[in-house]
Amino acid sequence: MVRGKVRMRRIENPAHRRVTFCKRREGLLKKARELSVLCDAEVGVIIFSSQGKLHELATNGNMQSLIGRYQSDVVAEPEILLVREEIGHLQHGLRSTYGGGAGDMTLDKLHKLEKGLEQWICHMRSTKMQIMQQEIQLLENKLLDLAYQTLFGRVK
Amino acid sequence: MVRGKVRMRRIENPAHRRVTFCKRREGLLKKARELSVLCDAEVGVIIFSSQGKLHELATNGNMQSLIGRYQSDVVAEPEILLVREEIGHLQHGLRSTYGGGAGDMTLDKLHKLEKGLEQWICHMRSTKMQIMQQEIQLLENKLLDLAYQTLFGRVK
DNA sequence: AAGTCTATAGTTAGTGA
DNA sequence: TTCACTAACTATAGACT
Repeated sequence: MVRGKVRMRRIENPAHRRVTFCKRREGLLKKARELSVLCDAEVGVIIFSSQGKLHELATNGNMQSLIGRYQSDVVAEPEILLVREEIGHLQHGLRSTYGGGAGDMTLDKLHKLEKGLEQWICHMRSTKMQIMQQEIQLLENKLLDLAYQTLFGRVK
Repeated sequence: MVRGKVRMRRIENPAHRRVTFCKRREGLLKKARELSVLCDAEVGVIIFSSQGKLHELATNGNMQSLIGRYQSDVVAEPEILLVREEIGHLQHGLRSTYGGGAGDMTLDKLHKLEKGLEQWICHMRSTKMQIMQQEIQLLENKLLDLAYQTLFGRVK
């Protein structure tokens, strides 16, 4: 951005690239903190350098809880649309049967709704389980590599 | 940052706060994309506005895989230090027993190591399961709230 | 590798439409 | 609300240490 504008493509010189990475990474994290403070937002930033090193910021101080909030928003959103549709159908059926609003639902109908919701929750559980199984596999591979290197390769 | 520098604290006027949020959010995401392209880095940004709306960027196009990579780095790191220590002890014991390097380990010793690693993997599994149970609980609460609102509250 | 300097590119707060 | 404008800031590339 200075003394000749920057072409927006990968910096080929590795030394230049590392220096720029350090400077811009700090700039990005600063901007993230400012956004959080000024606008009362919660911000999380995850950066993996080209060498694979992790840098992170969670403005609430806890990336895990931010990820949890993210997961419950994002993973849930398509599911929730479907559940909303499902509930709409239920509601419609009830209205045409009883001619009233949902206010006069019987305990029985509520139980049916509960069953429907339980099915969706099962579905979400298995989706999340799949994601987690993948993560656990990564972790296992990492550990086995580490054990192999430590025992048979060069000592760290 | 213009016409009188900004105090770095929460903007009280909600209209100003929203406008600044929009502008700075775009600025932040642009910087994140630039960092990724220029420095060949992988960057993820998660933003929750003060109204709770989610905005996100994953420079590889897949936040789930980025989070998976993050989890296997961060959640794994303290565990890996312990495993490394464990392996160190094993190795030390073997060396004093046989007077050799690790190169002459017997199949039996490898099996013992495997058992040790399996225990660590179990430990990590339960840790991750706990995190996931919390997420699922959030999801269930969200769904139940939605069902309640749709049936008994104002229609969305 | 990591810090300082500085001119200039880039960002944005306040304004008006 | 969401543009567009632009003055006045900030971020940073390149140079030097």
